[in-house]
Amino acid sequence: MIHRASQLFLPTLREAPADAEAASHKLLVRGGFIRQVTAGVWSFLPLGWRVHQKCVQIVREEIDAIGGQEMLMPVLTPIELWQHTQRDHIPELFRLKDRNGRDYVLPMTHEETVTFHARELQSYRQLPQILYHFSIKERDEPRPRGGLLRLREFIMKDSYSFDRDEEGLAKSFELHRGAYERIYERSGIEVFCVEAESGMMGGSESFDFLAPTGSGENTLVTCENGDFAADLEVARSVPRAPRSLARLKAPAKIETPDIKTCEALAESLGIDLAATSKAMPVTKQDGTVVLALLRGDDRLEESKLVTALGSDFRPATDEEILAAFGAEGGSLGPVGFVGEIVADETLRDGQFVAGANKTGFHLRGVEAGRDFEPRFADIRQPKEGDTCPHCGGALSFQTAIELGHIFKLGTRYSEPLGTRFLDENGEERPVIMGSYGIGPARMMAAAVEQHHDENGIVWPAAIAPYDVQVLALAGGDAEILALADEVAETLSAEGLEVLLDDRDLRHGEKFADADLIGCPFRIVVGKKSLADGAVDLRVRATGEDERIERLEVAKRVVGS
RNA sequence: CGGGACGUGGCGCAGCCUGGUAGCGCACUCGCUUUGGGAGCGAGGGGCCGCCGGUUCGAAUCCGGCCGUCCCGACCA
Repeated sequence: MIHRASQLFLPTLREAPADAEAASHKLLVRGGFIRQVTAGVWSFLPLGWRVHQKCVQIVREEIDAIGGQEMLMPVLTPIELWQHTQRDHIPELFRLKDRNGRDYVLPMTHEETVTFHARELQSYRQLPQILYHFSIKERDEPRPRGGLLRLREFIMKDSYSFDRDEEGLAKSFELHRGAYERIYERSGIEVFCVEAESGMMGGSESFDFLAPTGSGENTLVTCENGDFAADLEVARSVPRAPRSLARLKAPAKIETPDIKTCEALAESLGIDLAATSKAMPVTKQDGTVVLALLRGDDRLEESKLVTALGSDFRPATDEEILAAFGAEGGSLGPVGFVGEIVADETLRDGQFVAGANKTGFHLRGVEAGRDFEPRFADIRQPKEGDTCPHCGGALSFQTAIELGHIFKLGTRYSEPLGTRFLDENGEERPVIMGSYGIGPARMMAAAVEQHHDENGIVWPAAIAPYDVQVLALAGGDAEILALADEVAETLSAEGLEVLLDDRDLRHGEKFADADLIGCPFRIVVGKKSLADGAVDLRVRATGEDERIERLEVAKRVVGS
């Protein structure tokens, strides 16, 4: 297959748009792969669509290989389905009405629709099943950004497994996990499979596939010894030990006027910041005020607290704080507080300084279990300097993109939508489901983030828009043009996809575009090598040049 | 939703402070020269200056409102 650059819609740019930050954003726009239509909504130009479709095909092959059955479900969806699962009020959900005033949603994922169809699975004999499709998802994200990194409209492969029991679900889940590992492996993208939060999907267990990148929205925590990887939001880690204080038999009140922060407290007392405590009063959805208690040098990990509380929460207001503690922020503590206290595990042992619940006073020698009764939970955010919970190795923190997410849903959707089957005993039971998402556009973005240099993209071979670019440095010379054509034909005959740059441009521009577009191989046909019937082959990734007899070059490319 | 910035030809920007009817680089078209890493000369084409309103003889420029886009945060698969 040969495409001639002179006839393609291939608008490359010398400069990146001013608002682009991420490398993938800049390079995909400059290379003529994508263009923005409005915030978070992008078109794939022909070159970008080729890459996208290669990602899609890899995903398709791997999901087919685990028994997935491809189908297609619509974007336009009656809101009733979402009302059944009570997801109709998610803020990110796009809604619209038809001319008769009937309500619809544009789905952000297709659990409702697929579960609706799965009502036709009525017997255990028909299970298990894996159904999937590639379709457009719509999410009214508050802040789309970074080109393809975070979109409001995007194509996702979402598959759904239907099993009769948890054991079956575990199998379907493992099949997907394996398929995902192979997808990223084939695509040349480095990912870490980590435990994740289930968020708005509901369900019991989920894994994220995080690709470390220069830009992104997640933070990947990994151990130097390779035995631990997690998303920051759920990562456990071991903080350094505090320099402990002399033990007191009972809390001792000390006057601390004008001290509002743990840092100021530690400094004025001349003690370790880690020997202080941070009181964070929060209000749950039902209106109760709960005290979250952390070590003074730690930050609260909100998603962990949500899990611990089993409820969303917001910071308590000043009025709520005064009513619940009888003191102002800055002097709050667990001792004497009547209400639920969730203390971080770091406060289980030893003594620390805490607010006295009297404005301008703190208590020394506060001890959990003796002076107050908390519920312990891991609610701190890991930080630089913490160590691995498995081996004590050093942890590193990297920006990452979430490339895929797999969930055990259980009966979260089958129950409300009435998707049940009969087992051998004639008993009716809800189908046990899993859902598994992966975004080809994010695969593209991650691949670019991980594989580029100052001149442009260095596509992994499996998802490059073309296998090889042939540059005809003709300058109007018909002989060279014809020769480039012939070279392209021999490559094509070997089954390679060829981009023939036959445009009447400066040589420098062709080189620059070739580097930018980033196909694995570049073959230059020009005067320099014409005399001896050779061409110049360059490997994009290494920059290695090689002069090769022109009839041999196809074999050389295929062979590597 | 909070904070900040920006909106002038396809892209990148200047002009705005101090009002007088729009300019630069790249790209594009034509001609000649040139050609292994973004050429040179010459001649051209292309702009509702985000939108609406106000001030003024006159608004890209001043004032008000709105919209859009980006960044940081909040939020979020």
